[in-house]
Amino acid sequence: MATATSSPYLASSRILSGPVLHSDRRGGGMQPGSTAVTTVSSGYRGDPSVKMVQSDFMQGAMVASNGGHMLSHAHQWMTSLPHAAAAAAAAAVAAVEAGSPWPPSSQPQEVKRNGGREDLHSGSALHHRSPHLGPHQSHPGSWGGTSAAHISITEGQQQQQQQQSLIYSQPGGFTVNGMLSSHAGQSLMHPGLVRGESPELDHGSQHHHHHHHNHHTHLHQHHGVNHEPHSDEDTPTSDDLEHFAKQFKQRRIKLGFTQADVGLALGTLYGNVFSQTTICRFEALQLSFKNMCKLKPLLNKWLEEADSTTGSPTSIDKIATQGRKRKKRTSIEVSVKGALESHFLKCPKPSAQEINSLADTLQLEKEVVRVWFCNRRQKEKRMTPPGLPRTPEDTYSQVGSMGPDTPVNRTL
DNA sequence: ATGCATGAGGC
DNA sequence: CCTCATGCATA
Repeated sequence: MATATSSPYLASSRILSGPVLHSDRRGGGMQPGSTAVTTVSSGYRGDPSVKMVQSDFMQGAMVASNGGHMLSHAHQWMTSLPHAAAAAAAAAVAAVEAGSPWPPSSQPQEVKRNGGREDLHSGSALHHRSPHLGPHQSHPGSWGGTSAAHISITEGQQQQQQQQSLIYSQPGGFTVNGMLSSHAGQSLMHPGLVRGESPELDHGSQHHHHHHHNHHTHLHQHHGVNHEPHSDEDTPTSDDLEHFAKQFKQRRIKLGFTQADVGLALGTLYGNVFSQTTICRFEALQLSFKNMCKLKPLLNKWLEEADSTTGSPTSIDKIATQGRKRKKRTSIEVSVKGALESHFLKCPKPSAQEINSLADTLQLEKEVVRVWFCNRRQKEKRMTPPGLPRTPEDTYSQVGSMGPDTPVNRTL
């Protein structure tokens, strides 16, 4: 590749500076012989010796990321029952309340925005559909169970909740450009991987005991204010989210929009742009409960718009996405990943010291290791259970105006 | 669709 | 340094 990366770190504030200097964070430079291959050797750190040498440290443990048999088996997320999807809808409400990763009616999730309307509709800003059709992409995202599960977040969790990321209203910079960036055509799916993990984060205790079969049969009665299960007003339940996500995807596809299109449209409509990644994760329910709740109203609005404005010409704008150059994605070898996973099972929250050791052993930058753990923990908190055996059927219940040959393609 | 990364907000 | 929300780059 042409390493035209002259400026490794393009900070909006330092683009002017000729010499690009990147302050090394911990001074812990990487040594030649890292197991991780930083795709680019432009010089994120100083010496990106791209070489993958010996990587035989302790990874012998388990290289199986999925077929593995992690001891602790899951429990969380849901116990999918072979029931018709629609069936459980009702029961779910109660069930879910019993115990779900994300409290359907607890947790101070402030999905609320300002009381007024922050979404200034610049006229009817909607985007036009993509010039092509044939979007087929799907994923086993269904976390299938309507019957809930109970996950015991048995931790003294010092979980701090914070909510940031508010709406950054765009100063009406509307650049009318037609989006025709839809591309569709990915045909890569990983087989249904079934892996169990132990979400029992016992930050501190090394021994993990997985005995989480506590059925919290406590029902949280909602205050006098009743909330419709399908109102965008109140906090949706996990089931609502699941259903919505499913529907959303279905509609989106039917309308011929790609996930990226939606993300952009949201930006033009509300000033909040989202990437394909986020839309994807939303559809796959791979976001935190809170995050899902926050996005639902927005996506719902888009749906309405897209629906009503069926094929109306519109302008979409692209906000200036000033970019900061990223450190090239480090690709960690499978063996190393295995080793990391092993450690993660033992200790999800290693101390700085531990991280250092690991980094040293695996010959990875400390930062990389640290980040790996952070990401790992986040993953653990997501909704979508890792590779849930989704039922081929039930994936889509309502097909609106589709012919017999419903192009409902999932899994591809 | 996902892996690694960045950053804001908190302790 | 962590958590959380997000996304570029990738496989």
